[in-house]
Amino acid sequence: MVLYMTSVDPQLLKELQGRGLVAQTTGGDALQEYLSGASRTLYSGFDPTADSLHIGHLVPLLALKRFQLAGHKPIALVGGATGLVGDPSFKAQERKLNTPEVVAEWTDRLKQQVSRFIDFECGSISAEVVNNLDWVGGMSVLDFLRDVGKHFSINNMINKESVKQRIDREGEGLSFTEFTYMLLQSLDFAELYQRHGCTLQIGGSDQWGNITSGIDLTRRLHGGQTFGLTMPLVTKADGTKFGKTESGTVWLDPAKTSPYAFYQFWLNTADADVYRFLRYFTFMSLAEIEQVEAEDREREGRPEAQRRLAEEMTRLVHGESGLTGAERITAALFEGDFLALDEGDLEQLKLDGLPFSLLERSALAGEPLTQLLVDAGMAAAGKQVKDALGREAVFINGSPKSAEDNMRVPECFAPEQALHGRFYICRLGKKKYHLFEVR
RNA sequence: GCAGGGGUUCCCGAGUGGCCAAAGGGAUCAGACUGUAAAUCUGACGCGCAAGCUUCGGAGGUUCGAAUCCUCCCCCCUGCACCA
Repeated sequence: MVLYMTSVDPQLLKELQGRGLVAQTTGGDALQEYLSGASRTLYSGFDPTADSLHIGHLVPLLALKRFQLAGHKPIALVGGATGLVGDPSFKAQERKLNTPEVVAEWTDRLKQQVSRFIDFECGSISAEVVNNLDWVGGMSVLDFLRDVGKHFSINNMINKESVKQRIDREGEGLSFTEFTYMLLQSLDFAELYQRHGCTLQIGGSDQWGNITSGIDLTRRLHGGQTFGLTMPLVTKADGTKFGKTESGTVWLDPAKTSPYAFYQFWLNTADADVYRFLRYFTFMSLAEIEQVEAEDREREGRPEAQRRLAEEMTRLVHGESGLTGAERITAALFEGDFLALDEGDLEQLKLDGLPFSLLERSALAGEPLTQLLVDAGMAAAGKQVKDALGREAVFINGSPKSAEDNMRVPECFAPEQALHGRFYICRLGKKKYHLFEVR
């Protein structure tokens, strides 16, 4: 019997702290004791504010996995209800509401995404995915106001740091709708406590206020003791926002951010951030990360850490095949001579997710190169391409193009210049590549 | 509803009749230097290859000429009132 008892890793909390993943906890030492005592159930919420999660969601998502690996049962809550309302925490302004249909669709997609990261087939600690619309959707306003609202003090709520700036700030307001968000999230915790015996909520540090109020509500409604743990929001040393590139958010959905782009994102991590990110995001042991760091210090020049980070993260999110593809493209473009690639290689790069466009030769004449590259997504505006042309920063199959070539697109894509009769690799600047096929 | 304040290009924020496609900062892109870093310097940064076109909450109006003045409307903020 005892053989099948799930054993928990008593070092979990220490490990998380060592990784810098703990911002705040409730209960102090009691939490450490609680987590090492037995297998517990915990949850983290993800609101459907888009049709995919992005890398900002990885910290709590992977934390669920870390807890599961340590012997606890994770629940991923997808906010079909809370997504309809919008969390005001630390948001500078009121957000526009999405329609119920849209939110419902996004909820389904997030459910699927989230499911890839946690294990559903491991006995008593198998993960679950729940939707808070299941219990909020059918609740009447009056029940909500009497049973939930009654336990909240406005005096208390308006003093929460998370909404303070919205209340204090000139020019921005806070609607009742968003103000109510905290009650919904608190109710989630209380419900999960009752339904699943969930006693710990984790989230980003912006969720502290929502989590603690959920703990209060659970105690008031059900008399249960629960805990909260928040993780730091990922910041960058240079102060710019984490998770954005020029083309926008880095999504987990390969259809929105290709594994190659995803790989490149991590590869471009600043030195000042990279070891911290290895600890935040990967499952490499702390000892191993330290070793990488030590070796990088010894070696002159380029650190190995970024490559490791990119490798680990791409494998984690896009699997072994996604990683292989990303590495193939990277090697072809940045390390090798892509002019020497054979036809099969080029076809493979296309499949691997190298940005690609198919052009008709007959349509080339008369169109400026600027327009062509903007359409291909290589630049946001023609001006940028023009600027690059003026600096000899645009290359097609290795040959530099100048401002005079702008209106000579057919010559730029001359048949005799093509690789294997139809391929052209265009480079803009040092990092942006695009594969064109002209037929 | 009343009174007062306000809505400027991705963000912050100057600009109160021509010199404004609109200062400055941030973000972003490109170049140099590098390691597909950082820092720094340089250039770009409404759209357009260009001629040119379109902007300053919206619609009208005054004027040779408006982001700037007038009218109406919409939205936000602050206070008061309303909450029988």
